[in-house]
Amino acid sequence: MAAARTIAETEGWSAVTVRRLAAAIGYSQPVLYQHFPRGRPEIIAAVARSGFAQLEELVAGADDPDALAQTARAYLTFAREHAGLYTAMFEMPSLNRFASSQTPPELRRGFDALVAVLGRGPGADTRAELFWSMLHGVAVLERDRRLPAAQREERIAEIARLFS
Amino acid sequence: MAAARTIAETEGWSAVTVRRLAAAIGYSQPVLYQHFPRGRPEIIAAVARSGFAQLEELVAGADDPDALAQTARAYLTFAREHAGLYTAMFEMPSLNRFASSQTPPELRRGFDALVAVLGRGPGADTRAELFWSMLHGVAVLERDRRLPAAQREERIAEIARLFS
DNA sequence: CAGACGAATCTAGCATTGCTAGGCTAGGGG
DNA sequence: CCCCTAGCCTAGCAATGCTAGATTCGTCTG
Repeated sequence: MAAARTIAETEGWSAVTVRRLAAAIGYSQPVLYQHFPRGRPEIIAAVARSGFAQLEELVAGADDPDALAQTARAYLTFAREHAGLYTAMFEMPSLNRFASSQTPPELRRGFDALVAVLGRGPGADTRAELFWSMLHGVAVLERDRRLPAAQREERIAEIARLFS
Repeated sequence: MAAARTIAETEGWSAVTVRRLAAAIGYSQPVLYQHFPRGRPEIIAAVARSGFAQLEELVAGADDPDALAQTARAYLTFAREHAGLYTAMFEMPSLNRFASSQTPPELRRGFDALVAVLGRGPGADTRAELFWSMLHGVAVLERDRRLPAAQREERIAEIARLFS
């Protein structure tokens, strides 16, 4: 998993081949299939889950006066500095299933942390979902240079204003 | 391009192989490489561009009293009903480059249409960017069942409220 | 202590992928 | 009548994900 993360971060997921991984860890390919019987997709899914766990810690760690801006900044920085990992979490055909009984707990806890930041009250869940959607949208559009990098802080401030 | 769209919409982009496309149009593979010298990625990029053009029309066509909700609903419906196309536009390693001198005009015009919906004034560009980011985030999180489908209309109303 | 067993690993190969080199055929110009 | 170009195809290459079968080695049994 560490090897997959490293290669994906530097050369993209298309460079994460089973042969490459096997060479990186000093074993032959079949060994990978004993630890991950479903093959490459399962490896990617495992990396994605570790990413959700890491992101959850990050989001949960923001309890400031202006928690909204703090959280938004942390989220976007995470997505930018771990672009390959973030891709695996949100944009790879993955084995991770959501809204199902088999949804791994890592995937739920991150959202719960967001709800906590936004506070309770009526419609709090919808607002938390939209806050998350906003952050995700900004993260990927910034990555693809569809949003100008210069106004990053301005965007964060506006997001906090919208949701405050 | 039509064949690629059809196959992608029904079986996903991984089923869109060059051999499959060649068979679908009744020609051999090399013919495809004469029309799209860069191969499969160029075909996907072309499909994506046509998607941007289609999305632009849709967004530009909303001039109601509550244009915000109207636009949001149109955008999300488009993303849902053309999931394969939307994937090509936003989540495929593509040849389309943004924020560059070679950015195809289709990619810019859609954003301009969004700006028009949100109105002018100071900070209008940032607000339009965030509106777009919000819609994109909701679109992909809904697709992955990370957001409950039942509250779709509730979400749209809340988005319109946030940006009004 | 000999032999059997099971876990761990490897070599070698399959089918499929994107892509390309080279050859074939038809139709118009010298 | 010959040649050239445009258009197309057959055949093949390297790389991919994955797997069947063989090999090695330590441990447990009789």
